[in-house]
Amino acid sequence: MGDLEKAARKAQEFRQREREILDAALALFLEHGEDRVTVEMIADQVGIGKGTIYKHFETKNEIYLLLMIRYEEDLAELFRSIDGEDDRERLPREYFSFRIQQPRRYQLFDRLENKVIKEQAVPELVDKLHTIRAKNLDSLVRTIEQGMKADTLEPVPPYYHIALAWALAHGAVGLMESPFYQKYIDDKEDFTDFLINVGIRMGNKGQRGRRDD
Amino acid sequence: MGDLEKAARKAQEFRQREREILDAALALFLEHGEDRVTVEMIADQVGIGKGTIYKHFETKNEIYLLLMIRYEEDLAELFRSIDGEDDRERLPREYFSFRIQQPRRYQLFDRLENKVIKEQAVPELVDKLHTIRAKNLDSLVRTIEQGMKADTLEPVPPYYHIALAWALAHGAVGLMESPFYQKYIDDKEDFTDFLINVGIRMGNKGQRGRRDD
Amino acid sequence: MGDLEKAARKAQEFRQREREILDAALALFLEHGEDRVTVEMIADQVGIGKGTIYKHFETKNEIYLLLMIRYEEDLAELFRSIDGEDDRERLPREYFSFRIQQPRRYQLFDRLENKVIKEQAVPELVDKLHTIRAKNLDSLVRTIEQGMKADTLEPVPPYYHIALAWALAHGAVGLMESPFYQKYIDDKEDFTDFLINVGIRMGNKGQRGRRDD
Amino acid sequence: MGDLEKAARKAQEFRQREREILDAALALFLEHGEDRVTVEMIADQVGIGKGTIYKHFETKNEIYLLLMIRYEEDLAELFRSIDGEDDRERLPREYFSFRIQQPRRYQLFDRLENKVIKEQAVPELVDKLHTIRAKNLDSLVRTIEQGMKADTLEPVPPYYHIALAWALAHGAVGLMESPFYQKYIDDKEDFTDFLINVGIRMGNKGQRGRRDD
DNA sequence: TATGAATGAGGCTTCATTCAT
DNA sequence: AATGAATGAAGCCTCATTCAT
Repeated sequence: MGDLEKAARKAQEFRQREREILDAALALFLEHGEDRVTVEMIADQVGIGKGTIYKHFETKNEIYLLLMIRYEEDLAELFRSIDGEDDRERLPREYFSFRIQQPRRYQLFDRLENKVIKEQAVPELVDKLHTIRAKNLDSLVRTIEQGMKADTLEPVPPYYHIALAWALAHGAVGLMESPFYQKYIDDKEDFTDFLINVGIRMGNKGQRGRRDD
Repeated sequence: MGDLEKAARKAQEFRQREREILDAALALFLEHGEDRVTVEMIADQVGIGKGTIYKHFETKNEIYLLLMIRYEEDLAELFRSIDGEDDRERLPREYFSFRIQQPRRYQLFDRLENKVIKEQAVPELVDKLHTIRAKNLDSLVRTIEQGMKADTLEPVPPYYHIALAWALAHGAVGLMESPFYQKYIDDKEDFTDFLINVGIRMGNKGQRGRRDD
Repeated sequence: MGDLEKAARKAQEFRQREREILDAALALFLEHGEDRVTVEMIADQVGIGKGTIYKHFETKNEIYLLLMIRYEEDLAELFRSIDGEDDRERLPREYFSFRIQQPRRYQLFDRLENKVIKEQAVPELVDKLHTIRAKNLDSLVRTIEQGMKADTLEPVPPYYHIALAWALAHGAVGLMESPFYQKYIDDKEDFTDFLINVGIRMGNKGQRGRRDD
Repeated sequence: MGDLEKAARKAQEFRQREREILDAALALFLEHGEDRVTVEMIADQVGIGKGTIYKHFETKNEIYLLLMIRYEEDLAELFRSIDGEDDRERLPREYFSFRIQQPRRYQLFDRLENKVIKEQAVPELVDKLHTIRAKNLDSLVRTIEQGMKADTLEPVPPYYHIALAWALAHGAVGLMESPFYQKYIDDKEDFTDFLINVGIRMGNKGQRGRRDD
């Protein structure tokens, strides 16, 4: 095996390790809350030394941000895969589903974002995150504008629709994770279904939000 | 002045100080995030010593919970003041407005609740909080059931409607506070109005969620 | 009632309160250990305010010392009441019994003395304590010297005998309070009896320490 | 040097540091009393940072217990080294000497044990301590039982003899450390000798406790 | 590159003592 | 004299980050 090959493999392994760390961190953050998870716990989970983590990431905050970026990139990937389809409802539906599917994860990211911005930490990565997100948003905006041209959506600024959906999604997540309200929801699946339907058609002209029709 | 009177005044002042501490704590939590606010900062803000705080509250967690309870009691007060009115839409509207009006506060409480429950701290107060909240919920449920009898609401379990509204409110809050999405909303007031309307009529039969009609 | 009488009664009540505080303090120290007992707890137990305690005693250390002095004075009282009797064994026996009877109390005082001396607190009271104790010791020494003249005790320095008895008493107390060794003693009374007998005759010439003869 | 060797050396050094911390802690506890010694003082004494202490021990209480266990293990070691010898008096004598030789240390441990048990701290280590001590006790019990078979000891339950010796040792320690009684003892060595002799023969049949015969 | 021991700033909490009423 | 609210020094412990090997 040549040196080049070796170096490539090494780089490969390094990337792989990075992914492992992020995966472990995410899992632990979700399970215990980011405040109760120490860098050492993450290292243990991956089976490496604490110092090694700092070979990959400068600070714990950077881990936070990379997780969030990864999430947003997955969303971008989803959008790319849908792009070009005819079904105009598909994109918002997928967006909505994606976000609502893993409530705790999104909730975590929301918390992290507020925290990281409050501390003004790692501004470059915050910028990167926002750039990706803006692109994703753009996809949505364009879809919505098409919907408005097709005269199926209320003629309000596009972001009203997005924001509405975002709000509902965000809220639905909060609801389903609320230790208190959880008790009141018997059939989670049915309720999720209900929410998604309302969410998607909420901004439609005419019979908005109607379910099962 | 009699001794009784004196004692009463002292008790009064003690209560007052308690309120001051909670107010200061809330203000600081909202401004810097609860993690960046130390007990000492709260004391400084009120202009008292660190130790004094602990004459009023056993732990920082207790401060968290008392703030949340206060909030929920304000809501209860609101419900009481409305009770007995004819306008069936009034209650949900007020609920929705109340929650959406002070986004950061609610968001803070949501974060705190998750944190406090995760740490299993001050369970008696958590119980108290949930009791009050359950009562508030009851008010809503009853109103909604009346709405369903009056055949203006979709015949799904009442909490579907509440949950929906909760979710939207929660989400709207998250949205309006999101450092990222904020940039996209030009006219906050108009948007809030839009959301509130959608929120209230979302679950209506027929022309749900329609605005200005 | 004249002013004098009133003043006298007041003084009387003041003394009484002082005694109450000391009693309460002792009880609490014995139950929870002096470190876990706050001045506030003592005040609550007596049913007075915390500040009042400081009208009677300058510091918590002073309370410690006054308790110890009271104890030593009780011992002096005991010696006085015996003085003049013929039975030469009576004094040591009473001394030994007195100390061994309330193990935890003595242990507490022992702990306190070390603590207070280490901190060099309230030296006047420490002196007072030692003066009283020296007097008590003197009573013992004289009794022992008489025993030696009567040729019933080993002719070693008198304090050897006292110290021996002290040591055994102290040790017996430690033993009976040791959470560990306690498990090994089935019949406490019988064992105490055994100890006391050994203690008294330990220094005798000839058949020393023999039991039941 | 191989990696294995390196790791071994590191582990070795880690152990060594642990010992250093315990030694420093013990020295400080003995000198100032455990309450006046802060974790930071221990760290300073060793010449390390405060946090490092917590890499080795979870709490200050754990340090207390490990010191006590170490002490008890030394005793066990002593017993092991004697085991099998013919001289039946050797074991109790060594036990007695061991305990009486370092009075302040034992006294410290006695205080610590009571404290730690009152706080119900680190129960696993308390158990471990008691297990070791029970084994040590067993050695003594067996020796004593042999003495009774040989008809040289009073036929009371074996633990009476142990307890007696324990009590005397404990008491002797308390005595020699008592800031008050200390003044009365001129020749410490002679007195210790006196005590040890009494201690060992105290329970003998016949001429018990006689010295130099 | 990987490691993990070491660091120390910083947080929460306790409680003896003071002092204005 | 009695009170108890207020104080703040001081202690224990956590953990992100550094750095020598």
